Amino acid sequence: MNSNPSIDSKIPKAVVSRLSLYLRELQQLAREGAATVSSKRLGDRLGFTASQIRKDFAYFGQFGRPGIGYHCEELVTKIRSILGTDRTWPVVLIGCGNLGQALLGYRGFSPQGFELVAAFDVADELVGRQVGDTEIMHLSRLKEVVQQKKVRVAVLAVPAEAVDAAVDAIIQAGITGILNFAPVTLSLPKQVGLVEVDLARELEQLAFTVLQQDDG
Amino acid sequence: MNSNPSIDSKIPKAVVSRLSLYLRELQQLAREGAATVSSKRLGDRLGFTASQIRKDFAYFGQFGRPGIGYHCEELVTKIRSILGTDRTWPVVLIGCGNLGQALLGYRGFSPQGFELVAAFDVADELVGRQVGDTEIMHLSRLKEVVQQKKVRVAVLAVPAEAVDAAVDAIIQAGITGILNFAPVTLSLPKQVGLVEVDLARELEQLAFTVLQQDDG
DNA sequence: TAGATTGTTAATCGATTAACAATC
DNA sequence: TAGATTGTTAATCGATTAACAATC
Repeated sequence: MNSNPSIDSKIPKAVVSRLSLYLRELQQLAREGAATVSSKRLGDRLGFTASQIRKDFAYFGQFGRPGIGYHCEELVTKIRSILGTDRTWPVVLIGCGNLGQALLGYRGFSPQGFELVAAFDVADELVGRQVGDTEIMHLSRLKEVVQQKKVRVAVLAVPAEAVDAAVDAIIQAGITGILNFAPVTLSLPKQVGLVEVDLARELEQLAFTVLQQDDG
Repeated sequence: MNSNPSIDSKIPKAVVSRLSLYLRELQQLAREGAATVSSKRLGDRLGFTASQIRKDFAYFGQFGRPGIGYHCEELVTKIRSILGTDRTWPVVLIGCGNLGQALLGYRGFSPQGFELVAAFDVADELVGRQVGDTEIMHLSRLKEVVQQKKVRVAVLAVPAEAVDAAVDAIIQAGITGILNFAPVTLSLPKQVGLVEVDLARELEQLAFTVLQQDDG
């Protein structure tokens, strides 16, 4: 139906979330020297059915060859282009408390092409301080920096009570995507994308799982 | 059907994951002075339907009163008891590199009752070092510490190539739940619970979302 | 050619939403 | 009592799996 082989209009969220997993495993397979892989083998390694993998890939076009399978490198390139990780993303950090400073020290962002270009806070005792090779700036300078460095993505790591002010500044600055670590329900204009990471919530899930293990 | 008001045998994973959200919002409502809340109001605040909320709560018994709604404090207590966050969980950290040290510095675990009691690594240059108020120990001492402090939960923050050795040690030590930050597919004996946090994956999801915003 | 494996349609499964009698 | 809201069953929706003709 869609003659243009690029992105199909409506990809289920569940599919996109599996794409990252496929990418990781295909890169691993390529490193192991595999030129191609079947949906069966990829599925076995990830714990998915072969059907699901073929269905997911079919959203993006026809990549496999019957009798052969999928070419690993080709698929890696394709998935990276779909996800947008084939380019560099300048990122700003909002909130330099405990978690924020932890994230500043964490260098796991760069491999995916995300580069922390500036960090912001409102606390007098933090503004001006140097953390790693980033200087903490006052939040009032956000818009200026975002425009100058063409930043589209913000990592939000402020405490719950600072969320509203931070979100206002983020929207004013023209940011279009937020990775939110703050444990609150954000309401955003629909043109701003949102991905949530809630460590407290993950820990709660784990506690529940362990209780089930031990007495369930 | 289940006369025992405790946990029903099979709760869908999706329901458990929403429980954390309900908990957070109910605590907020309680702070705002609300004695009770209806499924409609709670749903509006979280972006869920009233039906879904009533269905979810029904897994755990009958809590609401027709015409009145749910008692906030009572439900908070109940959810915390279901999730297991009404007690203290001693936790060990495995892997004290970039991310591990970031997590050591992060004090957001304790509010949920999780207490980091020890940290482990295998690198000579890390073992013996003090980070915050935790001393890094060699991984070979894991079992001893786990047994002595009755630890059931481990946070795994090692690089991909160190995962196998770490998982072996974790299982040997008798740990029953892992919060995994390592970007690999773990295969664990089924008596060990697993919750995954993959920051690279979250960033990929965000990149995709932003691309869709801007050109979709 | 025979065997393997795709892309896709149909069947199944599970989760969400709507509806409504019961009840505070 | 009348209005609000629950708990639960039935209807709907979406996502996963199975099946199979097409094709390398």
